[in-house]
Amino acid sequence: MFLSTAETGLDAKNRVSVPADFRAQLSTDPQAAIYTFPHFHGPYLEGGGQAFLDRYARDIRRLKRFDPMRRTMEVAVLAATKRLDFDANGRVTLPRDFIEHAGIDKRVMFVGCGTRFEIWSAEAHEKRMGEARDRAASLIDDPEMAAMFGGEEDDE
Amino acid sequence: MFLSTAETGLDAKNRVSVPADFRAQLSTDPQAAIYTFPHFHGPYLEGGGQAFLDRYARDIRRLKRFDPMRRTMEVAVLAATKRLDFDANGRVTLPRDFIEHAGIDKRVMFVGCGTRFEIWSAEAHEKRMGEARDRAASLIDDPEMAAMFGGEEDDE
DNA sequence: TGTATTCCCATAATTTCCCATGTTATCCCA
DNA sequence: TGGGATAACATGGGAAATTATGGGAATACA
Repeated sequence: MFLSTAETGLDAKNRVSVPADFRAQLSTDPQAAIYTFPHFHGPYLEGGGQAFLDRYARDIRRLKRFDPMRRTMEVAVLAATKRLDFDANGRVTLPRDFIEHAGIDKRVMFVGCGTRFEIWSAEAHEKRMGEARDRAASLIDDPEMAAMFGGEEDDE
Repeated sequence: MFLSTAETGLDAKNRVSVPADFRAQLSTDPQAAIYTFPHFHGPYLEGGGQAFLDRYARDIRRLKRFDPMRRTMEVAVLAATKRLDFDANGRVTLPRDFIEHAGIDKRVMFVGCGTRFEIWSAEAHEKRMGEARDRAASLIDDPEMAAMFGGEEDDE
């Protein structure tokens, strides 16, 4: 599982070190690589290992061959996804358009989200992180919401 | 699996370089070639390796011999398909009518769609890519669609 | 014999590979 | 528990290999 958040730097050749504990998650993959695409929902990249890609590919393959939805997802996901191979030091090279989509300058954030991870420009991530905290804080003050999230007793 | 999108240029002799990672997918094919046809659904070419062609051929063979649909697909797909052989540098020559069908001027896009790929004029592709993204983004907000795409629990 | 296609080589740009180095984290022993 | 040794990690840059592309010569075709 991809956990935690780590910052690494983009160098002059557009390389970033993938955090070591993320790499460790991928050790059983046939390819020493990550699959990544510029997400259609916001200025960040989404990525993961073989399992991550397979999950998308499987969901797409379930749709009929000429289903318009299938076409849409093929273009929005598969056509956008690139396999980024690790070099000997555990780095990958980010394509120029990926960097632009995520608005990355120098500082890159790897954000673990369980089955997948996100890659953000550090600045954008900090902003977004702060907002999520604020929202979470105000949700707790709403009794209805609080009941919904962690309402029953904690289990031992 | 064909992934990602790459741009190459059409030269004065109507040749295009097939992206190296696409060629790598075809390395086990008996022929160093791609099978391509002008798609009946829009201004682009559809193509792939041996497996891609076989899939179409099999679907057609499953139809009854005098099924009108079979006749139609035989002409629209099999008769339209050409085998394009690689030259020593991994290029293929696009037939003139293929170029016209796809409205290609100079810039050519190879679009990986998993089991197959599409060839577009860069201009047309950019337009269509943007539209697909927008659709995909709005799909996330649609509960019915969201259920289909990653609705159930993630499998571990 | 003119036109178009295929084969071959040259070159420029990009990407990959490899080694060096500073920095941080971990381990071990006093 | 402190501190030094060791290993793991992140980063920088040069060299080599791969890739994309342009054009000439040889071959096939009408």
